[in-house]
Amino acid sequence: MRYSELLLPTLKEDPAEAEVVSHRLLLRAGFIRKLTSGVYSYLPLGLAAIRKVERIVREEMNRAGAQELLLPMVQPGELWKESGRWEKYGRELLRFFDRHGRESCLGPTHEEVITDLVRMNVHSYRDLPLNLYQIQTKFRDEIRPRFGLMRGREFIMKDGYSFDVDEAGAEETYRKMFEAYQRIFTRCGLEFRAVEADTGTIGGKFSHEFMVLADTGEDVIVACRGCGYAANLEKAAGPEPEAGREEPLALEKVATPGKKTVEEVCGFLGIRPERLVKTMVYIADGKPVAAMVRGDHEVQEVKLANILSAVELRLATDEEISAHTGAPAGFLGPVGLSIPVVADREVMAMANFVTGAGEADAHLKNVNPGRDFSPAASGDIRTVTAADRCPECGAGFDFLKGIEVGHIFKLGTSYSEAMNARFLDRDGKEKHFVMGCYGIGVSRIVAAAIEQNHDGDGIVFPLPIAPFQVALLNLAVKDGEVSRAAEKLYDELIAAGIEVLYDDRDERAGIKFKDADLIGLPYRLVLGRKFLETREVEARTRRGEEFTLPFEEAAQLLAARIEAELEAISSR
RNA sequence: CGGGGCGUGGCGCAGCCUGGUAGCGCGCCUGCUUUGGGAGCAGGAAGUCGGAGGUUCGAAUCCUCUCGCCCCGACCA
Repeated sequence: MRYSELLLPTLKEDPAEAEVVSHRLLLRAGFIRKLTSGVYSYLPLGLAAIRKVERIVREEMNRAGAQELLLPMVQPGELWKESGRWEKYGRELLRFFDRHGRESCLGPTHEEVITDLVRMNVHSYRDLPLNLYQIQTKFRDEIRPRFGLMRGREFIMKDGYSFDVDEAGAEETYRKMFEAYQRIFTRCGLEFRAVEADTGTIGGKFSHEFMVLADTGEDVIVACRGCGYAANLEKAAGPEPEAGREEPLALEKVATPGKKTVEEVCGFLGIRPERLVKTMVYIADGKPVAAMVRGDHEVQEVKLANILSAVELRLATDEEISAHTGAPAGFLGPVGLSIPVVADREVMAMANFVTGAGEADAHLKNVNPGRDFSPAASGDIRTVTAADRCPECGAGFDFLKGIEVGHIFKLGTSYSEAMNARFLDRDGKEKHFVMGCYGIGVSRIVAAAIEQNHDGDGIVFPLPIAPFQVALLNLAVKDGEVSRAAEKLYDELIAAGIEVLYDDRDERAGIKFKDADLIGLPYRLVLGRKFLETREVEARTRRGEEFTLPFEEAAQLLAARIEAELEAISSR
C-alpha cells in the first residue's frame, strides 16, 4: 500500500478525549475515529490490524474443527423470552420495536439464535458434535463505555457455540477450544494467562478467561506463585478454613458508643479484625439479605450473587438497613436478625467472635454460629487477600492486572433445556444438546496488544497482528534514482509476500520517521540519498535493532527473517 | 444512576469572572527557499462560539432549559 493513497490521518497531539494509552495511540495513529460514545469507525489501518487478528482466529478455529457462519444482528425479543434472558439481561440489551410493533433487540451475544438454528436443523446424534462460530459486530449498551476499543458498546467479537451428545463430549470440545485459544493468543504475540472465571450472565457451569497482562487492565488476576493456579479475583478462592477448637463462651453485650467501623470497634475493644465479623446488608433482586464476613475480609459480590442466584445485587442504603433490621448501620449482627443471613465459610469456622448487637451503640462478644444464629446459607463469599494461600499447593498469591480478551464456558443444557433443543440419540431417546460457548474480543485484542506494547513514540506492534509488517520510507521522493530504487524494492517486497506500507509522500524525513514510529510497524526500511553511495538498505526493528541489507537481496532476506520470527512466536 | 469536568475553524487551546470588531499554535491551500527525526518566509481559505429560549441597545461572555463528550464512582457498616 502506498501511503500517498491511504486514508491515514495521524495526529501530532493527543486528542483531549482519550486518556488510556491504547485509546490515545489508536486515535493518534489514525486507526479509529469516534462516531458517538463507545462507537468507533475503523479506518484502513485499524481494520487491517483487526483483519490480521481475525485471520489467526479463523485458522485456529477451523483447525480445531469449528466451522464459520454468520448470524443476524437484529433478533426477535420472543427468542430471548424463551431463554429467560429478556428479563435477566438488563439494560445492556438494546431493545426496540420494529414497524409492526414487534419487540426486537440488537445481539449482544448469540446463544439464543444459534440454539434456535440448531434445534430447527439438527435432529440426530449422527450430526454431532457440532462447533459453529462467527466473527461479527456485537452491541452492548454498556453503563459506561470507556477506553476506546477496550470497552466499547459496539465491538467485533468472535463467538462460537458447541453442541455435543453428552457431558464427556462437551468436555472434550471445551478442551479443544482451550487449546485453540492458547494458540490464538500465542500466535497474536501477546503475553497472557488463562484463568478460572465466574460464569456471569451467560450462565453455565465452568469457565476460563484469557487475560492479556497489562497495568491498565480492568480485571484482577490472582495467580499462584507455586503452581499454575490462576483465577479472576471474582472467582479466586483460598483454602477451606479449618474449624478452631475454642470452647464457646457466654454471649456478652458490650457498650460501644459511636463505634461503627471495624477499625473503631477493634480499637475500642482491643481486639484484632480477625476476631470481628461484619454484617453487610444487600438488596438481592429487591429483597434484603445480610452477608457476614470476617472483619479483615471483603464481600465478593459476584460470589454472593451466585449463592443467592440473584440477578441484581447491591448494597442497601442506610435507610433500607434501618427499615429491614431495626438497627443503624455499624451495629448490625446476626443474632435475632429477621432477614436471611449468608455467612462466609470462614465465619462458620470461627468461634467467640464480635458482631454488632443489632441496636445502636452496642456489640456482642463471644458470638458462635449454630448456637447464637443459623445462617440461611453459607459458603465462600469473600474476596481473597494477599494473606491467603493457594488452595492447590499452599503457596502465596500474586495479584496481576489483566484485560479479558477471551472467555470460554461450559454451558451444559441450560439453553437447550430452556429452549427445548433436542436430538435423537443412538438409543432412540430425545436428549438435550450439551452446549459450550467461546468468545474472543477481536477489536479488544488490538487495544490490548497496544496496552502491552508501546513506548514514548507510539505503538510497537507484535509482528503477527501489525497492519503491515514493514514500513518502507523513501526519503528522497524527488530524486529519480532513489525513487526508482524504492519503487523496485517496494515491488520486490510485495512479490516476496511481505505486507508493506510504502511511504512515498513528498514529506520531510522527520515527518516520515515520526509517523512510522507512531504507527508502530515491526520493520522499517529506509532509502535516502545515502543509498546512492552505500547501495544498502537501512533496516531497523520498531524495538530499535538496526541492521543493513544489500539492496539486491533485501526483499528475500527480510522475508526469511519475518517468516522465522512468525514461526518462533507460533511455537512459543 | 450519583459526583466532577468539558463543548470556540480539522486538532490542541486562550478569550467568559468584569457583555462591545472572534484570537493563538499545529494542520490545510499557493509560491519561493529548504530537505536523514514533526523546516523557514510570504500570502490565503476555513468558525451558526454544541442547541433552544431569555436578559440587554448589544451575548462566546450573564440567566434558564436542553443535547453531546470525558473522567471518577455506583466499595464495604
